[in-house]
Amino acid sequence: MRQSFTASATGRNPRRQARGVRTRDAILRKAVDIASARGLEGLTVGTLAKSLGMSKSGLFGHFGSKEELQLATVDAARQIFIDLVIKPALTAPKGMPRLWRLVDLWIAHVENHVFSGGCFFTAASFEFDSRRGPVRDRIASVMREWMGTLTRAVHGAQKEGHISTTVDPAGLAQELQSYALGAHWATQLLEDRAAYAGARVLALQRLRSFATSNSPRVG
Amino acid sequence: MRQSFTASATGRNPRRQARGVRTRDAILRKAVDIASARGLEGLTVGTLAKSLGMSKSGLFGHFGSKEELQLATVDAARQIFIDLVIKPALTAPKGMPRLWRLVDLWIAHVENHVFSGGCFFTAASFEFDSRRGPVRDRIASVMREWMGTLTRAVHGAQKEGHISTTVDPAGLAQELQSYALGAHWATQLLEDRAAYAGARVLALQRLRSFATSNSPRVG
DNA sequence: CCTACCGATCGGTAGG
DNA sequence: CCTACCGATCGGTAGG
Repeated sequence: MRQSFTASATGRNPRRQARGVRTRDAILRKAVDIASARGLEGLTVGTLAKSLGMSKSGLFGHFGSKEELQLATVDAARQIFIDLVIKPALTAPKGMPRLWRLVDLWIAHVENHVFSGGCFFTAASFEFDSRRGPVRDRIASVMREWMGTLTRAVHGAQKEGHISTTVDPAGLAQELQSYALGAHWATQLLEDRAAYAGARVLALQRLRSFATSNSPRVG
Repeated sequence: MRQSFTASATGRNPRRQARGVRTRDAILRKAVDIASARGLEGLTVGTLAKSLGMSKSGLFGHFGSKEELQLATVDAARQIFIDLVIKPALTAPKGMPRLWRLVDLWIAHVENHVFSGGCFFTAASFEFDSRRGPVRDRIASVMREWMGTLTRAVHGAQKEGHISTTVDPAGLAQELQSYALGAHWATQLLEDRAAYAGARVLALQRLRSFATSNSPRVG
């Protein structure tokens, strides 16, 4: 039976396990960064190993296949997105402020160059949108999770009485997501320096146009 | 000096030249299709040659390098976009109808599966937005050309008195582009079957909200 | 975690 | 347009 270094490290030696996990985490942090710029196919075992000063096979042992490396990279990127966007947004008050925070932090984490290639999931989405298989399915699943979070935030703003109940939550979520995607595209490809600011203004205008008189002012 | 088959065919034999050009066109039509699904890096000389029943080097002679093949593929995709989106939209009356036709046909050409991977330029945009070099520059140039066309269409609708002069043309163009990008994303990755219809409804709502009482009704 | 491999494929070339 | 190559790199394995 195949045994990766990490898998065998789940045994009795906690110090060795800790080191294995730390190495794996370091590999994946680098992997997300490379994949954000070069794509999940452009992320090769050889270049990843060299950039970490490891041997190819030493790195390979943590994953067992290229596909498993890609899946682990998607999971690592998801965790970073949760830590940098979702969790901080949950500290904002329920309703309109929290919804706006989600959009604002989505844009901010790309703007602040958390990864050298911009947004990992935007790149991965368009790279795998015509493929089949577990990697595409994992990316789509994380993005459905994200759209669900955005949609629930719209619904939450309605429950707080901040947004008109005539608004379709999934529709507004898709609209907000489109502004962020469009701004990412215009910034990264066209080098339009006003695109993120423009997307924020547009999103705020739209949110305010749906706001009730009860809603706190955001932005 | 390097001489490609096509280059040498620019000589005195028109029949040979015609055949060379036809072969090249057939190669590029296939290349755009493959690149729309697998990316411009995933487009390899070997797979492209095999899918056309040619030898690698027979195909290679038309271009001289992978980069030249990629550049020619971008140019071929641009011509298809002009033929399927820009030219038909110019048959619509100036002003609001023509602006709406541009957005509608952009969405339609993806919806109608002109290419197996959806929109070539959307895929190419996100694949190359973190790279440098002539291929990225060519993609960005075509997309700036497209945004210029959209922006001029907004401006034209203002000149016809169909859209309020308080609207920023480049801003509205970016907004419309975002709806199309977002719909492409939701359709191709999330398999959201309502996304294109939703983008059309949203774009129409926004256009009507900026419309003067002079404007013909579109959609 | 390493060295030392494997077959397949990559972009590209020589020579016809 | 072809066959027959080239070195480099791909994902992956054997054995320690």
